[in-house]
Amino acid sequence: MLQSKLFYKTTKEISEEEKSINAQLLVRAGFVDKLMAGVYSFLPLGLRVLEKIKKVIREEMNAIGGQEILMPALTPKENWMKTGRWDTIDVLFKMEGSGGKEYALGSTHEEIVTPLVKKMVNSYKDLPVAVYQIQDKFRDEPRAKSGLLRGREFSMKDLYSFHADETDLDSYYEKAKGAYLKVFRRLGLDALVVLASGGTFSKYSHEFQVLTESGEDMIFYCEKCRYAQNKEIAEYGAGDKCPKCDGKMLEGKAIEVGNIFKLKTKFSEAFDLNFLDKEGKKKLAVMGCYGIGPSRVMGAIVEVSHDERGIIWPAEVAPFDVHLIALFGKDEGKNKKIEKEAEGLLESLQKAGFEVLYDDREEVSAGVKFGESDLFGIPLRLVISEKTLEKSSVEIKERAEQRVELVKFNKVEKFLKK
RNA sequence: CGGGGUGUAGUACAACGGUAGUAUGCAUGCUUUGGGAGCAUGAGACUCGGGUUCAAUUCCCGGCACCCCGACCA
Repeated sequence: MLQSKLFYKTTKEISEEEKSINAQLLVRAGFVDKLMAGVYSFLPLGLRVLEKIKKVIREEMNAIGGQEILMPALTPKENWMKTGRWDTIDVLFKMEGSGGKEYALGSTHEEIVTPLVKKMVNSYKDLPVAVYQIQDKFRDEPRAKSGLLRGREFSMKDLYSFHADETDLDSYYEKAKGAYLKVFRRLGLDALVVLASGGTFSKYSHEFQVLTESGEDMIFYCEKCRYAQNKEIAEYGAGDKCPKCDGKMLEGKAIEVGNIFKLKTKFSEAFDLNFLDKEGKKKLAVMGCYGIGPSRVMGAIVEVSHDERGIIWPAEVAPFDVHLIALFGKDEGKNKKIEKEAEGLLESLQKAGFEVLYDDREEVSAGVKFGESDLFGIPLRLVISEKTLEKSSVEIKERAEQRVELVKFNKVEKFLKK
């Protein structure tokens, strides 16, 4: 990708009003644009990151047998009336169409997925089954805030699993928990599994929480074994002994990046989702649901991975692998050479499978280029200039490190591969 | 939804009851090129409604939007 053609704009300054780090950096770097509180456009750089997060999630959901589908965001009132949630979910965006027909924008999809799965399940042989989607959810939050962390429209991966009995749900639930931990590890997030309230469905659920000052949840976690509980259900305070080991419980703020629930039969009852077991008896399917918010995850990564100059993306989610920068001088002849070397390097890197953003702009000063590069947070920065050209080399720097290395042109690929 | 704060050029800020200023970005020209360059010229703004006043961007009331705290967050 040529930076001269990239649809973006960076800024040095941002309003003092914008306190949230993720909103500041993502807006300044031109990854997202705010349309209104809690509603953002994803620009090319931001969209690339979002898609990479989704890719990791897809891979891990597929690995535990999840099948991707896409349900409508526009949903009919009737389905919500069946579960009584038309009136109890107060963040539901409701609207009226022609003829007075009422709809809601999906804030969660149990009301849609349950009747859908009912059409496919008649026998115990049809179970278990797990389907998921990645879609924008709509919630009329009374207070959207903190950039991508709490939005009114936000990206959500929601997986729903259906089982013949609770034992099977329990074992799948554990599998899903493992898959979630893999997802967050790959995304560069150190997520704690936190025991939390189960809402109206069951006594407990599990949240995946990332410790950071900008979090809005308060959790207690063991410094030793990482056992953790959300403060809303915790029966002890900071400094108390861990119930699982001899460690001490610490208190901390955290961002919830995922949540898994055992729904049991609440929705299968409402929609009469039953099947015939081996004895030919009618039974209700047992359900679980599992959510991760990719857009919130993106915000959370920025919150925990940045410095005073900008974002530092973990390799799996960076918009590009390499930021190749050409620095031009006043000598036309040398500039031609710089351009030729840079373009050659770009081509060979791309052939080798690297995604490269190439800063090919001639009229832009070195300071601006470096400043933007730091702000973008691409893991590797390669610079070609008059200086490096003299040594037939390219300068390589990792975003997260201070160290700079000069590497000969013909050895760059090999250097990057390791 | 309760409390607090803020609304002025594309962006970030300032001032002011009477003619709105700075920086940056943008356009043009020249100079410049390893950490957000310099000079010159140019285009570019008072959130909406009501009130007070000879006169309101400025003061008062209300709406709306945004930010923060709290409540809420199947």
